[in-house]
Amino acid sequence: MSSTAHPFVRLFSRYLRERGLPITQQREAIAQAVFSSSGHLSVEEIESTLRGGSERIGKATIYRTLDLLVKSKLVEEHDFGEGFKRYEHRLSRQPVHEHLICLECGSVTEFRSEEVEKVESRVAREYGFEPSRHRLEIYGLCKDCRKAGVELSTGGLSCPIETV
Amino acid sequence: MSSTAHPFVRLFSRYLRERGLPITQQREAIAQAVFSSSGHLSVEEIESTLRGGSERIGKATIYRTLDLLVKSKLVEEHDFGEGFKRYEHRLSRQPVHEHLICLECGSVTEFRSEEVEKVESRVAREYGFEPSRHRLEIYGLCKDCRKAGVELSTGGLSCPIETV
DNA sequence: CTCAGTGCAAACCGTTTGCAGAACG
DNA sequence: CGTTCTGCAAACGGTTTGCACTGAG
Repeated sequence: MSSTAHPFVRLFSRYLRERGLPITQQREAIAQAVFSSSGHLSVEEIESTLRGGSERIGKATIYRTLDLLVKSKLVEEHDFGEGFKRYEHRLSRQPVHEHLICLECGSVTEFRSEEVEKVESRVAREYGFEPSRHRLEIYGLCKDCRKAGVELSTGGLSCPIETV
Repeated sequence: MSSTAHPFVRLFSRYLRERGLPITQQREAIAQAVFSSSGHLSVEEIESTLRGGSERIGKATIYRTLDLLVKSKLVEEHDFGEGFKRYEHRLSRQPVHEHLICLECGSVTEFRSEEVEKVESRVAREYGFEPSRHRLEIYGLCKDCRKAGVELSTGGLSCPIETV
Protein backbone atom coordinates (compact mmCIF):
# COMPACT_ATOMS: atom_id res chain seq x y z
CA MET A 1 0.00 0.00 0.00
CA SER A 2 2.61 2.54 1.05
CA SER A 3 4.43 2.08 -2.25
CA THR A 4 1.48 3.42 -4.29
CA ALA A 5 0.04 5.62 -1.57
CA HIS A 6 -1.65 8.74 -2.79
CA PRO A 7 0.11 11.79 -1.30
CA PHE A 8 -3.14 12.92 0.28
CA VAL A 9 -3.39 9.70 2.22
CA ARG A 10 -0.30 10.98 4.04
CA LEU A 11 -2.19 14.09 5.05
CA PHE A 12 -4.84 11.89 6.57
CA SER A 13 -2.21 9.83 8.35
CA ARG A 14 -0.72 12.99 9.70
CA TYR A 15 -4.13 14.07 10.91
CA LEU A 16 -4.55 10.78 12.74
CA ARG A 17 -1.06 10.88 14.20
CA GLU A 18 -1.54 14.39 15.50
CA ARG A 19 -4.53 13.16 17.45
CA GLY A 20 -2.94 9.96 18.64
CA LEU A 21 -5.35 7.85 16.62
CA PRO A 22 -4.14 4.54 15.19
CA ILE A 23 -3.23 4.48 11.51
CA THR A 24 -4.65 1.18 10.41
CA GLN A 25 -4.50 -0.64 7.09
CA GLN A 26 -8.23 -0.22 6.72
CA ARG A 27 -8.11 3.53 7.23
CA GLU A 28 -5.34 3.88 4.71
CA ALA A 29 -7.15 1.71 2.19
CA ILE A 30 -10.37 3.68 2.56
CA ALA A 31 -8.58 7.02 2.31
CA GLN A 32 -6.73 5.74 -0.73
CA ALA A 33 -10.01 4.76 -2.38
CA VAL A 34 -11.57 8.13 -1.68
CA PHE A 35 -8.59 10.23 -2.74
CA SER A 36 -7.96 8.18 -5.88
CA SER A 37 -11.36 9.04 -7.24
CA SER A 38 -12.25 12.47 -8.49
CA GLY A 39 -15.96 11.88 -8.20
CA HIS A 40 -18.70 11.95 -5.63
CA LEU A 41 -18.62 8.49 -4.14
CA SER A 42 -21.30 6.56 -2.33
CA VAL A 43 -20.41 4.15 0.44
CA GLU A 44 -21.38 1.33 -1.86
CA GLU A 45 -18.97 2.54 -4.51
CA ILE A 46 -16.19 2.79 -1.97
CA GLU A 47 -17.01 -0.67 -0.72
CA SER A 48 -16.86 -2.23 -4.17
CA THR A 49 -13.58 -0.47 -4.94
CA LEU A 50 -12.21 -1.96 -1.75
CA ARG A 51 -13.59 -5.42 -2.40
CA GLY A 52 -10.97 -5.78 -5.11
CA GLY A 53 -8.18 -5.38 -2.54
CA SER A 54 -6.70 -8.05 -0.32
CA GLU A 55 -8.36 -7.37 3.02
CA ARG A 56 -12.02 -7.66 3.79
CA ILE A 57 -13.31 -4.31 5.02
CA GLY A 58 -16.63 -4.05 6.79
CA LYS A 59 -19.20 -1.39 6.02
CA ALA A 60 -19.11 -0.15 9.59
CA THR A 61 -15.42 0.61 9.26
CA ILE A 62 -16.05 2.54 6.08
CA TYR A 63 -18.66 4.67 7.79
CA ARG A 64 -16.45 5.22 10.81
CA THR A 65 -13.47 6.18 8.68
CA LEU A 66 -15.56 8.52 6.56
CA ASP A 67 -16.56 10.27 9.78
CA LEU A 68 -12.88 10.85 10.49
CA LEU A 69 -12.22 12.04 6.95
CA VAL A 70 -15.09 14.49 7.20
CA LYS A 71 -13.89 15.69 10.60
CA SER A 72 -10.42 16.17 9.19
CA LYS A 73 -12.01 18.44 6.58
CA LEU A 74 -10.27 16.49 3.84
CA VAL A 75 -13.59 15.11 2.67
CA GLU A 76 -16.99 16.65 2.27
CA GLU A 77 -20.31 14.92 2.74
CA HIS A 78 -23.11 15.51 0.25
CA ASP A 79 -26.74 14.55 0.11
CA PHE A 80 -28.21 14.89 -3.34
CA GLY A 81 -31.53 13.46 -2.26
CA GLU A 82 -30.86 9.95 -3.52
CA GLY A 83 -31.53 8.40 -0.15
CA PHE A 84 -27.86 7.99 0.70
CA LYS A 85 -24.81 10.18 1.14
CA ARG A 86 -21.92 10.84 -1.22
CA TYR A 87 -18.37 11.80 -0.34
CA GLU A 88 -16.00 14.06 -2.23
CA HIS A 89 -12.44 14.94 -1.30
CA ARG A 90 -11.62 18.61 -1.05
CA LEU A 91 -8.18 18.53 -2.57
CA SER A 92 -9.07 19.64 -6.05
CA ARG A 93 -8.54 23.05 -7.54
CA GLN A 94 -11.94 24.38 -6.59
CA PRO A 95 -12.02 25.02 -2.85
CA VAL A 96 -15.66 25.99 -2.76
CA HIS A 97 -18.00 25.08 -5.54
CA GLU A 98 -21.57 24.27 -6.41
CA HIS A 99 -23.10 21.28 -8.16
CA LEU A 100 -24.99 20.59 -11.36
CA ILE A 101 -26.83 17.32 -11.03
CA CYS A 102 -28.23 15.53 -14.05
CA LEU A 103 -31.68 14.12 -13.43
CA GLU A 104 -31.19 11.60 -16.22
CA CYS A 105 -27.77 10.05 -15.65
CA GLY A 106 -26.95 11.29 -12.17
CA SER A 107 -23.66 12.87 -13.21
CA VAL A 108 -22.37 15.68 -11.03
CA THR A 109 -20.52 18.69 -12.45
CA GLU A 110 -18.87 21.30 -10.29
CA PHE A 111 -18.88 25.01 -10.96
CA ARG A 112 -17.81 28.14 -9.19
CA SER A 113 -20.15 30.98 -8.39
CA GLU A 114 -19.05 34.24 -6.87
CA GLU A 115 -22.67 35.34 -7.10
CA VAL A 116 -23.61 33.06 -4.24
CA GLU A 117 -21.11 34.70 -1.97
CA LYS A 118 -22.75 38.01 -2.78
CA VAL A 119 -26.11 36.52 -1.92
CA GLU A 120 -24.68 35.37 1.38
CA SER A 121 -23.51 38.81 2.37
CA ARG A 122 -26.72 40.44 1.17
CA VAL A 123 -28.75 38.04 3.24
CA ALA A 124 -26.53 38.60 6.24
CA ARG A 125 -27.29 42.27 5.94
CA GLU A 126 -31.02 41.94 5.26
CA TYR A 127 -31.89 39.23 7.75
CA GLY A 128 -29.20 39.61 10.41
CA PHE A 129 -28.15 36.07 9.52
CA GLU A 130 -24.60 34.85 10.04
CA PRO A 131 -23.79 32.45 7.20
CA SER A 132 -21.52 29.53 7.89
CA ARG A 133 -21.81 27.44 4.77
CA HIS A 134 -24.16 27.05 1.85
CA ARG A 135 -25.24 24.63 -0.77
CA LEU A 136 -26.39 25.44 -4.27
CA GLU A 137 -27.51 22.57 -6.42
CA ILE A 138 -29.01 22.91 -9.86
CA TYR A 139 -30.92 19.90 -11.13
CA GLY A 140 -31.56 19.39 -14.81
CA LEU A 141 -30.15 17.77 -17.92
CA CYS A 142 -26.43 17.57 -18.61
CA LYS A 143 -24.94 18.31 -22.00
CA ASP A 144 -24.45 14.65 -22.90
CA CYS A 145 -28.00 13.65 -22.08
CA ARG A 146 -29.35 16.59 -24.03
CA LYS A 147 -27.24 15.57 -27.01
CA ALA A 148 -28.58 12.06 -26.66
CA GLY A 149 -32.03 13.53 -27.14
CA VAL A 150 -33.33 13.14 -23.61
CA GLU A 151 -35.95 15.66 -22.60
CA LEU A 152 -37.19 16.71 -19.21
CA SER A 153 -40.65 15.37 -18.54
CA THR A 154 -42.78 18.46 -18.32
CA GLY A 155 -44.83 17.07 -15.48
CA GLY A 156 -47.73 18.61 -17.34
CA LEU A 157 -50.27 16.10 -16.25
CA SER A 158 -49.91 16.92 -12.60
CA CYS A 159 -50.55 20.59 -12.03
CA PRO A 160 -54.16 21.64 -12.36
CA ILE A 161 -53.75 25.15 -11.00
CA GLU A 162 -51.46 28.09 -11.01
CA THR A 163 -50.11 29.41 -7.77
CA VAL A 164 -53.19 31.40 -6.88
CA MET B 1 -64.31 19.30 8.74
CA SER B 2 -65.85 20.97 5.70
CA SER B 3 -67.14 23.84 7.84
CA THR B 4 -63.65 25.04 8.73
CA ALA B 5 -61.93 23.78 5.60
CA HIS B 6 -59.02 25.81 4.42
CA PRO B 7 -59.75 27.08 0.90
CA PHE B 8 -56.63 25.36 -0.40
CA VAL B 9 -57.92 22.02 0.77
CA ARG B 10 -60.57 22.54 -1.92
CA LEU B 11 -57.88 22.84 -4.53
CA PHE B 12 -56.56 19.51 -3.43
CA SER B 13 -60.03 17.99 -3.52
CA ARG B 14 -60.42 19.34 -7.00
CA TYR B 15 -57.13 17.79 -7.97
CA LEU B 16 -58.30 14.42 -6.68
CA ARG B 17 -61.70 14.70 -8.31
CA GLU B 18 -60.17 15.53 -11.68
CA ARG B 19 -58.25 12.29 -11.49
CA GLY B 20 -61.10 10.20 -10.21
CA LEU B 21 -59.35 9.62 -6.90
CA PRO B 22 -61.43 9.28 -3.76
CA ILE B 23 -61.65 12.31 -1.49
CA THR B 24 -61.41 10.76 1.93
CA GLN B 25 -61.66 12.23 5.40
CA GLN B 26 -58.04 11.33 5.99
CA ARG B 27 -56.82 13.10 2.88
CA GLU B 28 -58.78 16.19 3.77
CA ALA B 29 -57.51 16.16 7.33
CA ILE B 30 -53.91 15.80 6.21
CA ALA B 31 -54.24 18.53 3.61
CA GLN B 32 -55.89 20.74 6.20
CA ALA B 33 -52.98 20.18 8.58
CA VAL B 34 -50.42 21.00 5.92
CA PHE B 35 -52.16 24.06 4.52
CA SER B 36 -52.96 25.46 7.96
CA SER B 37 -49.31 25.69 8.82
CA SER B 38 -47.00 28.20 7.26
CA GLY B 39 -43.90 26.30 8.17
CA HIS B 40 -41.83 23.42 6.94
CA LEU B 41 -43.44 20.39 8.51
CA SER B 42 -42.04 16.99 9.26
CA VAL B 43 -44.24 13.91 9.06
CA GLU B 44 -44.01 13.66 12.81
CA GLU B 45 -45.32 17.19 13.22
CA ILE B 46 -48.18 16.48 10.88
CA GLU B 47 -48.95 13.31 12.77
CA SER B 48 -49.08 15.04 16.13
CA THR B 49 -51.27 17.81 14.74
CA LEU B 50 -53.61 15.13 13.51
CA ARG B 51 -53.56 13.17 16.75
CA GLY B 52 -55.57 15.95 18.30
CA GLY B 53 -58.40 15.31 15.84
CA SER B 54 -61.13 12.74 16.08
CA GLU B 55 -59.98 10.05 13.67
CA ARG B 56 -56.92 7.91 14.06
CA ILE B 57 -54.68 8.38 11.01
CA GLY B 58 -51.86 5.99 10.27
CA LYS B 59 -48.39 7.11 9.28
CA ALA B 60 -48.61 5.20 6.03
CA THR B 61 -51.62 7.24 5.00
CA ILE B 62 -49.79 10.44 5.77
CA TYR B 63 -46.89 9.41 3.56
CA ARG B 64 -49.21 8.30 0.79
CA THR B 65 -51.19 11.52 0.94
CA LEU B 66 -48.06 13.64 0.97
CA ASP B 67 -47.04 11.87 -2.23
CA LEU B 68 -50.29 13.03 -3.77
CA LEU B 69 -49.85 16.56 -2.47
CA VAL B 70 -46.35 16.69 -3.92
CA LYS B 71 -47.57 15.31 -7.24
CA SER B 72 -50.31 17.89 -7.30
CA LYS B 73 -47.58 20.51 -6.98
CA LEU B 74 -49.42 22.09 -4.09
CA VAL B 75 -46.72 20.95 -1.70
CA GLU B 76 -42.96 20.85 -1.97
CA GLU B 77 -40.67 18.30 -0.38
CA HIS B 78 -37.48 19.45 1.30
CA ASP B 79 -34.51 17.67 2.78
CA PHE B 80 -32.47 19.87 5.05
CA GLY B 81 -30.15 17.04 6.00
CA GLU B 82 -31.87 16.24 9.26
CA GLY B 83 -32.44 12.63 8.36
CA PHE B 84 -36.06 13.12 7.41
CA LYS B 85 -38.08 15.17 4.95
CA ARG B 86 -40.05 18.35 5.47
CA TYR B 87 -43.08 19.55 3.56
CA GLU B 88 -44.06 23.10 2.69
CA HIS B 89 -47.13 24.22 0.80
CA ARG B 90 -46.53 26.40 -2.19
CA LEU B 91 -49.45 28.76 -1.78
CA SER B 92 -47.64 31.60 -0.12
CA ARG B 93 -46.59 34.82 -1.77
CA GLN B 94 -43.14 33.64 -2.75
CA PRO B 95 -43.45 31.22 -5.64
CA VAL B 96 -39.79 30.34 -5.79
CA HIS B 97 -37.52 31.04 -2.88
CA GLU B 98 -34.41 29.88 -1.09
CA HIS B 99 -33.84 28.93 2.54
CA LEU B 100 -31.82 30.20 5.47
CA ILE B 101 -31.43 27.43 8.01
CA CYS B 102 -30.28 28.14 11.53
CA LEU B 103 -27.77 25.59 12.80
CA GLU B 104 -28.67 26.44 16.37
CA CYS B 105 -32.46 26.43 16.55
CA GLY B 106 -33.39 24.85 13.22
CA SER B 107 -35.60 27.73 12.14
CA VAL B 108 -36.12 28.17 8.42
CA THR B 109 -36.41 31.60 6.79
CA GLU B 110 -37.32 32.08 3.16
CA PHE B 111 -35.78 34.65 0.86
CA ARG B 112 -35.90 35.53 -2.79
CA SER B 113 -32.83 35.64 -5.00
CA GLU B 114 -32.88 36.73 -8.61
CA GLU B 115 -29.13 36.17 -8.61
CA VAL B 116 -29.65 32.44 -8.60
CA GLU B 117 -31.69 32.62 -11.75
CA LYS B 118 -28.82 34.45 -13.37
CA VAL B 119 -26.48 31.73 -12.24
CA GLU B 120 -28.80 29.18 -13.79
CA SER B 121 -28.74 30.82 -17.17
CA ARG B 122 -25.00 31.40 -17.03
CA VAL B 123 -24.42 27.77 -16.24
CA ALA B 124 -26.79 26.71 -19.00
CA ARG B 125 -24.63 28.69 -21.40
CA GLU B 126 -21.26 27.60 -20.04
CA TYR B 127 -21.93 23.93 -19.50
CA GLY B 128 -24.69 23.18 -21.97
CA PHE B 129 -26.84 22.26 -18.97
CA GLU B 130 -30.62 22.54 -19.05
CA PRO B 131 -31.77 23.60 -15.58
CA SER B 132 -35.04 22.30 -14.26
CA ARG B 133 -34.99 23.32 -10.63
CA HIS B 134 -32.48 24.38 -8.04
CA ARG B 135 -31.95 24.57 -4.33
CA LEU B 136 -29.97 27.16 -2.46
CA GLU B 137 -29.65 26.73 1.25
CA ILE B 138 -27.54 28.89 3.50
CA TYR B 139 -26.71 27.42 6.89
CA GLY B 140 -25.66 29.61 9.78
CA LEU B 141 -27.00 31.52 12.74
CA CYS B 142 -30.35 33.33 12.67
CA LYS B 143 -30.82 36.80 14.06
CA ASP B 144 -32.45 35.59 17.27
CA CYS B 145 -29.74 33.09 18.09
CA ARG B 146 -27.07 35.68 17.45
CA LYS B 147 -28.86 38.09 19.75
CA ALA B 148 -29.01 35.37 22.36
CA GLY B 149 -25.23 35.28 22.20
CA VAL B 150 -24.82 31.94 20.43
CA GLU B 151 -21.65 31.61 18.38
CA LEU B 152 -20.74 29.23 15.62
CA SER B 153 -18.20 26.70 16.79
CA THR B 154 -15.16 27.48 14.72
CA GLY B 155 -14.31 23.82 14.22
CA GLY B 156 -10.78 24.98 14.88
CA LEU B 157 -9.61 21.76 16.40
CA SER B 158 -10.28 19.73 13.30
CA CYS B 159 -8.39 21.11 10.32
CA PRO B 160 -4.64 20.55 10.34
CA ILE B 161 -3.98 21.71 6.80
CA GLU B 162 -4.98 24.21 4.24
CA THR B 163 -6.37 23.04 0.93
CA VAL B 164 -3.02 22.34 -0.69
C1' DC C 1 -71.39 -3.21 -5.56
C1' DT C 2 -66.61 -2.44 -6.88
C1' DC C 3 -62.34 -0.58 -6.64
C1' DA C 4 -59.26 2.29 -4.30
C1' DG C 5 -57.90 3.79 0.41
C1' DT C 6 -56.83 2.79 5.22
C1' DG C 7 -54.54 0.90 9.32
C1' DC C 8 -51.57 -2.23 11.01
C1' DA C 9 -47.45 -4.53 11.12
C1' DA C 10 -43.74 -6.25 8.75
C1' DA C 11 -40.26 -5.17 5.37
C1' DC C 12 -36.75 -2.02 3.62
C1' DC C 13 -32.41 0.27 3.40
C1' DG C 14 -28.84 3.31 4.59
C1' DT C 15 -26.60 4.06 8.73
C1' DT C 16 -25.24 3.25 13.69
C1' DT C 17 -24.06 0.53 17.60
C1' DG C 18 -22.60 -3.44 20.85
C1' DC C 19 -19.41 -6.75 21.49
C1' DA C 20 -15.67 -10.29 21.22
C1' DG C 21 -11.38 -10.66 19.09
C1' DA C 22 -7.37 -8.36 16.43
C1' DA C 23 -4.02 -4.55 15.90
C1' DC C 24 -1.73 -0.30 16.71
C1' DG C 25 1.56 2.30 19.57
C1' DC D 1 0.14 -4.63 27.42
C1' DG D 2 -3.55 -1.24 27.35
C1' DT D 3 -6.30 1.14 24.39
C1' DT D 4 -8.50 1.67 20.13
C1' DC D 5 -10.11 -0.49 16.00
C1' DT D 6 -12.34 -4.06 13.23
C1' DG D 7 -15.91 -7.21 11.59
C1' DC D 8 -20.02 -9.13 12.32
C1' DA D 9 -24.63 -8.95 13.21
C1' DA D 10 -28.24 -6.85 15.43
C1' DA D 11 -30.43 -2.40 16.21
C1' DC D 12 -32.20 1.97 14.49
C1' DG D 13 -35.32 5.30 12.30
C1' DG D 14 -37.56 7.19 8.54
C1' DT D 15 -40.06 5.46 4.81
C1' DT D 16 -42.41 1.81 2.00
C1' DT D 17 -45.14 -2.18 1.24
C1' DG D 18 -48.50 -6.32 1.73
C1' DC D 19 -52.78 -7.51 3.17
C1' DA D 20 -57.40 -7.88 5.15
C1' DC D 21 -60.89 -4.61 5.96
C1' DT D 22 -63.38 -0.18 5.34
C1' DG D 23 -65.42 3.38 2.74
C1' DA D 24 -66.02 6.50 -1.35
C1' DG D 25 -68.35 6.82 -5.75
